[in-house]
Amino acid sequence: MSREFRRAMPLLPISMVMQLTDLTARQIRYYEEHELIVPARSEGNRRMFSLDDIDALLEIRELLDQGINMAGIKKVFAMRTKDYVTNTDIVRMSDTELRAILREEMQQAQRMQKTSLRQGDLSRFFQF
DNA sequence: GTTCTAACA
DNA sequence: TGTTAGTA
Repeated sequence: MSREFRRAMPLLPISMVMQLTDLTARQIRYYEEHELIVPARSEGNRRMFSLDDIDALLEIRELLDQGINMAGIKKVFAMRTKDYVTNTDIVRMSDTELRAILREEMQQAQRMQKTSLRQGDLSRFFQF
């Protein structure tokens, strides 16, 4: 059984997750509503969390402690997904394709910074 | 006893 | 986000 498989295995009830992450049940359910996590469900409709879920929740709390709101956290998670896709396909792309994508990424990064300055969402994150 | 959904003096 | 009500 692989390491990744075990990390994705749904094992923990919400009570354990609350202690591990120091988040309230309300918060944990709220983040699920916003699809920041997608815990499995038992037969009785109980949420079953994996270690990957715990990991995501700990990062959410980290961002929360830095004063970043839901909108900001969503953006960070979205960027992470985008980067993952790009890094996975990057080895099979031609140089011209790569250059085009990098140009787009840079432009979007600039738009993100301008947006942050206006909304204050990710200012701390980029400022560091 | 624990967790779920929905709703709000 | 907290909290409470009525369930499963």
